[in-house]
Amino acid sequence: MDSGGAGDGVELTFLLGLGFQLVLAEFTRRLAEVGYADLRPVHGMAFQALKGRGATATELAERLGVTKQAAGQIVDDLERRGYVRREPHPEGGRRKLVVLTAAARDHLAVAGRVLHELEAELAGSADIGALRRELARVVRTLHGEDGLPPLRPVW
Amino acid sequence: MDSGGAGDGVELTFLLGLGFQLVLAEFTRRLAEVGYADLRPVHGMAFQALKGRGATATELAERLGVTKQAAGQIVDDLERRGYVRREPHPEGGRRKLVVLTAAARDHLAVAGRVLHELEAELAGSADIGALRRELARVVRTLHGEDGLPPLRPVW
DNA sequence: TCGAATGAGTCAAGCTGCTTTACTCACTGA
DNA sequence: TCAGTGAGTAAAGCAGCTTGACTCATTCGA
Repeated sequence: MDSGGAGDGVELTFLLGLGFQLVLAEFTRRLAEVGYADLRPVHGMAFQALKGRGATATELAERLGVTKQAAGQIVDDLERRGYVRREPHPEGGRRKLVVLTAAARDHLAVAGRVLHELEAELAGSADIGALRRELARVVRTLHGEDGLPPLRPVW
Repeated sequence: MDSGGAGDGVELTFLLGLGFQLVLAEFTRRLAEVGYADLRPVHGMAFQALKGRGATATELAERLGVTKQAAGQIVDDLERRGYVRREPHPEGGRRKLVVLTAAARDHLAVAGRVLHELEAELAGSADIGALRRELARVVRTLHGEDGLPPLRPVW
């Protein structure tokens, strides 16, 4: 045993965590290099959740898997920095529609490009199709068929 | 496109995070069920780092990827709850050797069993060998050949 | 032999990102 | 008309780290 390289004899859970951590760290590093050092992964997740028609802070909270207060704080932060705007909600009430600004859409485009470049590079040394397929099976086994749960920013 | 189930059309990074989060959550849930609701993943990592001859708090800090103060706080906590002891270091100095108690060794045994049961169950619906192999390749590509970095408990 | 440097440990304060609690306010509907 | 509902928000609390500053045993060099 211990015949090969990194990963042999290591717990699967540990390997999953390391894979995620290293890919995310490399992604974050590259984004910082092109000027997005001020945005954490959760901000990108928020952009994903808001793209299209936008959402209320409470809807955002559900999609991110946090409390509405936490979502409100994230929106405060992003609004202060010009990535989102709060608009009156078309359906009225106390609701406000949080929508992306052009700055956020730029970030989404750049992040998508960086992500796919990184994946293409990894495809040089790993079978990304197989990795993706087996990960999807694991996720489906543990969470069922109905959509995907929020990816929480903590253990 | 979008031909199958969960995971198609989802970013690889997201899928990695989700896989890790779901496997870790299920592992933690099962451990809590058998009486270890008081131990977080980082405690299991500390036990792994300390098993064998033990280590100083500073060595533990390096292996966990945190400051020595944080490691000291973790050791305080685990000592208070009877999972580790501080012994005088055989090589003297101000050093103290942190060693596991029987309670921690019991936990390591149970956690190992639970982890392998979980992996065996997942093997019913996913090719764990392939998953492990491709993850190891990704890790090696991003971190190189020399060992494995610490798995940090935060994004 | 003395004294500065080294390195482990620890105390205290600070910070971040979340939660909990508690409220305000716009609308709804019996 | 007025209690109920649901979105938003204000404030405090908390966990788990970090940073900064210190003590003290040991070492090593002038």
